[in-house]
Amino acid sequence: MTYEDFPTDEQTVVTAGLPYANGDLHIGHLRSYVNADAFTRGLRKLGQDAIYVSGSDMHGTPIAVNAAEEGVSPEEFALRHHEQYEQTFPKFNVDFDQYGHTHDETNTELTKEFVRKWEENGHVHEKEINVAYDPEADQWLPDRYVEGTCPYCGEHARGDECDEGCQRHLEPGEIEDPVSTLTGNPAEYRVRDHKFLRLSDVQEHLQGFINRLEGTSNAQNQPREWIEGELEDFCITRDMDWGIDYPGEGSEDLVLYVWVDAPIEYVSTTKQYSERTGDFDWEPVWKDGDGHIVHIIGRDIIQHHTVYWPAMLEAADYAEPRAVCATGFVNIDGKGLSTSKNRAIWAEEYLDEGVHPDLLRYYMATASGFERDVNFSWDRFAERVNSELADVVGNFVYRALLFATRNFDGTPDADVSADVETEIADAMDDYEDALNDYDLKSAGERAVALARYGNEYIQRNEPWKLDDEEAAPVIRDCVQLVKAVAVLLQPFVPEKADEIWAQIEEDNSVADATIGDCLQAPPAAFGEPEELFTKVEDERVEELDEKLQEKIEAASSDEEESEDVSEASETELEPLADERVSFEDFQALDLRVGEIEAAEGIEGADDLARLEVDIGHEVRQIVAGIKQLHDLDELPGKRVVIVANLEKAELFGVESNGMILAAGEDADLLTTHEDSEPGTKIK
RNA sequence: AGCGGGAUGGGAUAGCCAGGAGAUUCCGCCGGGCUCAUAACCCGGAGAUCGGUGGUUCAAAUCCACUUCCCGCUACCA
Repeated sequence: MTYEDFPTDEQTVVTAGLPYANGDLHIGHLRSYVNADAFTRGLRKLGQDAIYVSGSDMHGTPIAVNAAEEGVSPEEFALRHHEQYEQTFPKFNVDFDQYGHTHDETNTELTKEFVRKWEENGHVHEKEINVAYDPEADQWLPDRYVEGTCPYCGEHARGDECDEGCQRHLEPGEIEDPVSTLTGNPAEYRVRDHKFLRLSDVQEHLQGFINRLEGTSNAQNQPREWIEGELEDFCITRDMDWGIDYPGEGSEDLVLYVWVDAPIEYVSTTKQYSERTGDFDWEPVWKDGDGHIVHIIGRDIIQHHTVYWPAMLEAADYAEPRAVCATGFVNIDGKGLSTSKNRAIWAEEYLDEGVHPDLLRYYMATASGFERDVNFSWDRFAERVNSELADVVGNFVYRALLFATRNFDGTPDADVSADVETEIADAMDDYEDALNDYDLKSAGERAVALARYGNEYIQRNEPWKLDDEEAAPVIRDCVQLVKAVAVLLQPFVPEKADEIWAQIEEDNSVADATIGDCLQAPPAAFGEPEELFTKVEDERVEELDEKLQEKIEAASSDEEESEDVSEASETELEPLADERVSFEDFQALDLRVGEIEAAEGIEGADDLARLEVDIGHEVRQIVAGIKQLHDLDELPGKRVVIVANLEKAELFGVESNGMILAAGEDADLLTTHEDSEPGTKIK
């Protein structure tokens, strides 16, 4: 494309999406951080000067809400998670060159600088908007402090996002029928001045940017719809205490929206790294475009990194990212990961099981394409790491080095054959190409393929049948292959690569080796190796899987129990309506006895079922929200009461022609006492 | 229905953007070899008309149109 291939002479900063300091890390998070870490290490293997930075995302409404629930300050709450993240990442060999958090001084100052620059450049304007206000709590209600109805699709939604319906980002003031989440009372809208970044100012830039952007195709395609269309202004302030104060007069009671200061942390950590080490220039990279910026994120925050963030950068005269790589999600046993249902493997849990972190790293980087969802099951995990890492890599390294030490006390004195040299050189080329395509799977598998070649090679030459003089060149080749495998595999399994490096008694760190070292001679003398990988045995897999299933079941029964409790306490009867209707009004309802003939769930809907109901004159199709509440197979034959003249509606694309009457939250279906025929009028 | 993603030998996965030889690799299966090595490794074999239909093309898993089916979207989950 428009960019020079890696390695380049300029410096590169790789970032991972900021973890939100609001909960524990699980393997879903780990996928991003491991991949970004491996990618950075991979770039270094090519000889690229690259650093890897990220930080904890400390601000925002959810943290304020959750901290309040716990009765601690938001800062204390967020810092606690931040510290936990800092401790956890190294355990997975995720080594940030700099890891900060958005509440520190560097980020606070730099964020204010961004805003001042936007103002200077004339991209900020003030606009009166409606902000939800809780009169009882005497408080503004930003984002998730308010819930209501989505103006676009009519679903129940949170203040900042239509989470249950159309998934749109909602600007303040958009949500209808606002209700305070603090008190449960209806909120009122009050007019309030807020600051907006005018995205339309940089629309043209964004349109060019998206065409220059490298990375995964989902990141390149998903935002097109927005960027090509009319860009709405981005509200950058909130009525809250927790956050970075808006710099400027008359706005002291406003803080910046969390998505303003969060991505700026990428710059802040780069700056901190530069200042701490003195061997990186953050300004040329971030301000002048004299360098490369690669963002690695989860696919849920593509919009922020391909629309808002590049707009923020451009509006402040900063450089644009070279690439955005968005990973797919991680599924557990084929189903979506869910923290609330405890369908998750937590980082701590994995470590407690004593399975080597490098195994997870390899699996996460190579189990599927970067932007594809990856399915995690212990079964699949074990199959892959056992056969590829233990059987192919581990076995080759061990047999080759053992042979070398037993017969030659190290690397035999011989030249590397042309065949092996070519094979290694090919692997180096493929590896470089893969990384330039942001294709970690190919890069990782290429390293394993080299070990597989080693197994073929040793098998084909059968050095055990040769005398030492004849075997020497063969083993020389094998040791070279071992060294090359260690170098190429290091970004994926850094600790294990260290072990190989130690086994062949190399002096320098394998982390500092580049792919060029694949063809450099290994030390002449080294001692007997040890087995590199321990397999995850079948019994262990069963055990791990059982634990996981039990955990998920326990969580779902807990949930049911707690739901039961909450429902029990809510069984207060609704108050009787005061207003009376006339007999005529009542007569306007055409109520009929019906008999259900067929019932089936509507695909894609959680609660809706499609019913066919015989009402004497005809069979009606009626949609009812009872999928969860009744066994659909048992409904045919049941007699029900329906409203026959209700206006038609379309739900999930299915027409509903009438309404089934049911009592209460459990949808207890109304029926007749005797056996009136279908179609009988009810009066 | 909307948004996003998918459909490739028994299972899993690559290739699709930049159409072209035998469609990749892993697991499993069948047969053989080796015994230096973690019951591992190596060789050979069976097994896919690449969801369907139509189109473009000398040529389509790959491009276009239509279509069927599947998955995620009650969580702050990357």
